Amino acid sequence: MQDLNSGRNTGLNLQAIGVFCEVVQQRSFSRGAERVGVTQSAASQQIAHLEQVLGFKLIDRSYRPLQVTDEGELYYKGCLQILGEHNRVLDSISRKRKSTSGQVRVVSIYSVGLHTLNEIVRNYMQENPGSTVHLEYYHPRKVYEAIRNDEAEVGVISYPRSGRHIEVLPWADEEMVLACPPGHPLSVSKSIDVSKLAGVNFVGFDKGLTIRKEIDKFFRGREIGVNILSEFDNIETIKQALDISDAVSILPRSGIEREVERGIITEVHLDNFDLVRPVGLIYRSRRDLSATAGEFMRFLMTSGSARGRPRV
Amino acid sequence: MQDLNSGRNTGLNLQAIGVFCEVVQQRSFSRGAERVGVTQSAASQQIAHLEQVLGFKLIDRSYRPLQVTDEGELYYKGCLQILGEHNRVLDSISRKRKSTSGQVRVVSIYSVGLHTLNEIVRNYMQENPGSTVHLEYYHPRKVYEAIRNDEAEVGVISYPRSGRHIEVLPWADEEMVLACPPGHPLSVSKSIDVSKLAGVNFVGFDKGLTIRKEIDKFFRGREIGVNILSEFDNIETIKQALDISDAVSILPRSGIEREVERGIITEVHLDNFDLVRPVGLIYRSRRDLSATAGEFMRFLMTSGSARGRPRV
DNA sequence: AGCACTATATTAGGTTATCTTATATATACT
DNA sequence: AGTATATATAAGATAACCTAATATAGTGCT
Repeated sequence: MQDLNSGRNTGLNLQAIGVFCEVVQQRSFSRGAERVGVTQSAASQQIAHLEQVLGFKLIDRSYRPLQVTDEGELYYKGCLQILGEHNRVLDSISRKRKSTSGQVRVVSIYSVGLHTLNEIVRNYMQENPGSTVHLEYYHPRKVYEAIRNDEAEVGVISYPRSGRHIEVLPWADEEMVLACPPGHPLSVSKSIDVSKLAGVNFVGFDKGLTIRKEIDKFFRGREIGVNILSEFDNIETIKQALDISDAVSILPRSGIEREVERGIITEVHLDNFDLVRPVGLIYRSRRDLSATAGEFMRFLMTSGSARGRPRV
Repeated sequence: MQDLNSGRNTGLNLQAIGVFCEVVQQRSFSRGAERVGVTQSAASQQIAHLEQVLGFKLIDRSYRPLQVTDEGELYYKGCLQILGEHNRVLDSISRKRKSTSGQVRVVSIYSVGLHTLNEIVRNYMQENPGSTVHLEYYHPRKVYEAIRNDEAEVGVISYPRSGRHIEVLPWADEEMVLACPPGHPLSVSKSIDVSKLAGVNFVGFDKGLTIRKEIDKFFRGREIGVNILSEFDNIETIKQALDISDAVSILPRSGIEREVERGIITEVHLDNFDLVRPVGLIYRSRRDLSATAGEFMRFLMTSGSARGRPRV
């Protein structure tokens, strides 16, 4: 069965090339070998093999000290280039790894991010001056994509789904409340029963979003019908739409905190409404997270407890 | 005895790097492996080994088609450079070998070269239009040096000595004749006996040259004393000195042909003088002569027969 | 979710490469 | 020539590496 293994790797390896270069520099097999940390014998064999593969003599051994042939000289110069290039590449890679090791790239959906994440990031960066956090806000689909494509280490998303390459860490369940423009009939009391929403003008999330599906399902279960005026894919726009169309919406409580404080939106608690919006962190499975990324995720988990209902 | 062999070559070899590049290009282990002519298994192992040695993942196998990591991408680019450089070097070497393969560099001592070699070289180049012959004239010591240092393939030298790195091919034995300026007393007859030289004014070769030693030895043996006026290391100068100092010399016959024709020097045969000047070709032992160099040497050997007494 | 299809990893067995040590040979120096 | 040093070669052991066969993992489809 000699045939089957005949294509054996008889190739040039970088160590052999390194030995050759060292031998050329030292003008000596023994010294060159020693410097590279092999025996003289090994060096002799390596270079002999090199010559055999290349098809020409590199070194004329019939001189002391040895004499490098013309071909050997040319090859030597080329090998220096090659080894240098290789080191340069390894260097640039390790430098890149080092430089990015203090970074976390975080992508979040609009609705979570805008309200809380900025602050958390600020706190984190104050506590860890060596680390930097990049934070960007995307459409949910884009968030998954960014994680899958390694454009970010951590994703923050509602109704997180684990997938083939994506792991989920539940973060918080956000309370959902009724958001009304000031002066809206429903905003007179601090809390009302969900059933009161029947027939009301409503601004909702886009049909494609899970949060919308969940709310729809809830309404269907209670046989409550609302009059959906318009649909948007992010909270910011919905909040503005409330004012304009004199409609209400169901939004995560933390998402309207600032507007409530300023009196732009009135928050009404919904009795018998047990829907929450689960928010989770997603990250690529099997990816060796940088130290900073791991730390930031731990930080997020503890900070998360402060808002909504902690999950883990 | 695991320790002793622990420094085993576990280095990167160019084939593995080639496999990696091909796999990256094809975005597939199987296709990449096939293109390089190994099994998919081998490619898988090669790249795994590469990653282990380098210390970072090159390829994310949890995607179909596979995804090259950031590090892998960088490394890939570097490897392309490296492989390209290596090919370029091999290319330039083989081109150089090819371009010089049609060349012979010949070095000769003055005394032989000036008279005959130029013509031989001209003939050779006419017969072999593809080949070029570089011809240079040096001091004997320099001729050996040039051959030893690979600055020339063929050396033409009198009294050739083989040495550690030098092989000899006897070429011709040159007849030695008495050279007189026209009108010199000894030039009246076509030939005279050597003994007639006793006490004559003589221009000789430098003491360091073998030809001088040989002539001295001959004279000592016959108890002939000549009056040496001056010494030179080459025939041309001796020829001029004859005229100036009205002295005679013993020179290779072929070295004064032209001057005899022109009547500048008179040639007298020496009876009972059996000294010849052996001329040989020298070349580096163990050096794989180019085809042209070999051919030219064969050409020289046959041309050599035309002059003096052929030796081989 | 499960199934079929394909791609990659792993295992096992056998061959080759390549290391080491010990020894022989070649080169240089005096 | 003789000695000292440098390189090649030999022999033996082991790691490396390949192939073939098999297991496992990923994708896309119903």
